[in-house]
Amino acid sequence: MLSEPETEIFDSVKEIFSNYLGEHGHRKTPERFAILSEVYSSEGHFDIESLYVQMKEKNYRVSRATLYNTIELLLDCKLVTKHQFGKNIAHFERSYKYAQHDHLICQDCGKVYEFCDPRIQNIKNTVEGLLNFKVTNHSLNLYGTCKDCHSKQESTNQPIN
Amino acid sequence: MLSEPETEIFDSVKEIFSNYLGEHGHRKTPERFAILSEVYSSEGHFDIESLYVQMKEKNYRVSRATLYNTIELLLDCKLVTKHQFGKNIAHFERSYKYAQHDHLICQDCGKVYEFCDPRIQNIKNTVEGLLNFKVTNHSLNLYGTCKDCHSKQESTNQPIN
DNA sequence: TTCACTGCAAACGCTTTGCATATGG
DNA sequence: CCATATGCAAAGCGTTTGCAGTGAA
Repeated sequence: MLSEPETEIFDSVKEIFSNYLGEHGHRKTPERFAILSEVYSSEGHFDIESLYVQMKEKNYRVSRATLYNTIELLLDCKLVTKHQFGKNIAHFERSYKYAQHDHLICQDCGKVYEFCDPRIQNIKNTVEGLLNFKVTNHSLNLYGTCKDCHSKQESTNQPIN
Repeated sequence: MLSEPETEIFDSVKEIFSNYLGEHGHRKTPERFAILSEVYSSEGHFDIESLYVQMKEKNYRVSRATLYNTIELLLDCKLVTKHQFGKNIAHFERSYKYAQHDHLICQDCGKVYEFCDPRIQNIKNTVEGLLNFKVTNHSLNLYGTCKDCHSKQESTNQPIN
């Protein structure tokens, strides 16, 4: 069962998506809203394949093609953001009412952490002025070893992965 | 013909690579040095396919498998860095005596610009302390519209790409 | 001599595309 | 109605792997 704020959020994103589809002449199909719902049913990162499996397990009849297509729409209306964490696989994340943040990727266990630092905004502003470049978005990933893997390495020296 | 500083640089990286191979029990094959030479023959970004084509055009007998294998070694000994600019294709860049920098990617024309900002180091330091995470490297990409495309859009509103 | 390295081609995994069918407007 | 969206399967494309032959040590 969804908690109150979650329902509230879902109502909002549904409306945003609905408006977006209307304004851009896209059809409001049940599949698109089912995918939006699935994306907003949990908080973490996901990739297309896991979303596909997740929906199949719930007996949704959905195809990968539609997932890719719909994610593209969700990216366009800013309800989802896309990340590449160094591998050739796209990761996605719901972004409505989710504070702007960046990522720490542990190269031993693959876990992804989040952090915020206002100084990134200063960097963007400086670069915009300096190079006359209009910055629309950014991606900052820090790679290294998280505290869990750091302590494990001290005893076993075995990467987990 | 190579200019003086270029030759100097190539002598240095050849030695670094040679030492690295020796210390790690890897063989010093002519292919590996040919690839290193090719990588250090120009300054910009490249991907595996263009490196392959470039070497084929010079009548090197080289395979993609060896390119991937050798790039892995060059990454390991820090003579090359790897980037993902939002697409599912890896970009590489020689990194010896090349100042640490980050990238601006124009989403209209695909051009990649470079910039430096010392504040990124401060962010890394803060996050390391805050989350007890050992940061080994980072990737900061700013996406947007470069000045060339910005002015072109004003007249034609046509993305180039 | 030996075994890591090579080239080649096939396999792999994520993503895109083609096409017949279904359906929102 | 019919243009857009869908599911499915095949194709694309960057990357990885398997294997027989090669050559560095």
